[in-house]
Amino acid sequence: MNHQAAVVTPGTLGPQDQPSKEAIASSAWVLLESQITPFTDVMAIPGAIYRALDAGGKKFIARNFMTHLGKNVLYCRDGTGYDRYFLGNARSFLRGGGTIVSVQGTEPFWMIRSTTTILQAAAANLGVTVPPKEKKVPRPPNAYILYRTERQNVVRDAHPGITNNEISQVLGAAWNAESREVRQQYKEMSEKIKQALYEQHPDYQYRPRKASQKKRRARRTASTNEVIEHDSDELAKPSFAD
DNA sequence: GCGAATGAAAC
DNA sequence: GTTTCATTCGC
Repeated sequence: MNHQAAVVTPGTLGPQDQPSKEAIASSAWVLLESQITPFTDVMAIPGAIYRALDAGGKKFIARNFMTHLGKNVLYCRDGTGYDRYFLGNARSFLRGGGTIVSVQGTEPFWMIRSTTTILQAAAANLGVTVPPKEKKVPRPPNAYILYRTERQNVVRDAHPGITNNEISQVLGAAWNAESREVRQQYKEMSEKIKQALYEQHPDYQYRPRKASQKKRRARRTASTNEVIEHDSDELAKPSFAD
């Protein structure tokens, strides 16, 4: 391989530079496997990781988890508002008032049983594969964001009533205490998710807005920790961020 | 919208 | 070097 490809952009990215689909699947499994316990019958998969997997990768993950469970498994999008997917036996999804909404041609959709919400879910589910408008492509998650997303429920379960800010503090410390190897695994997963995003959205580009097009927001300089208000004319500036 | 963590990417 | 935003969701 060549060792001088330091700059990689969506435009210059050749097929040989893409992580193989197998590599994405195996990296994803390494991360997901760590959440499995003898009591795990449903696995939660962050949306970004799920979307980075191709059909073969999803099969690979499903087969591995099926081996652990000893039961057939299926994927289900979480219909409760989180960007994540579940993998598990169908019976597990039906416990505790849950139900699976399956609209032909779309992925199954899990949610708490309720007539109105099921109808909304059916509509929302159609939107997943047949987006009426082009949605904004979200920024790919970095290694720490993946780490936090994966573990937030563990921390929340262990500390009822904990706030998200406190979860960030706990997992920020945990992240810094992790070994190089563990952090590297999340780093590699974030890189693969990013490359998969470039494949799926060749025109994607990170476009941070200047001084918040929506609402003014006090900033804080790192050096002086001084709160700096926005200039009044900044809001008037038009933005072409999208 | 902000906050709380980290880090990538854009200025 | 500085800012935004990717994750979460109560406030």
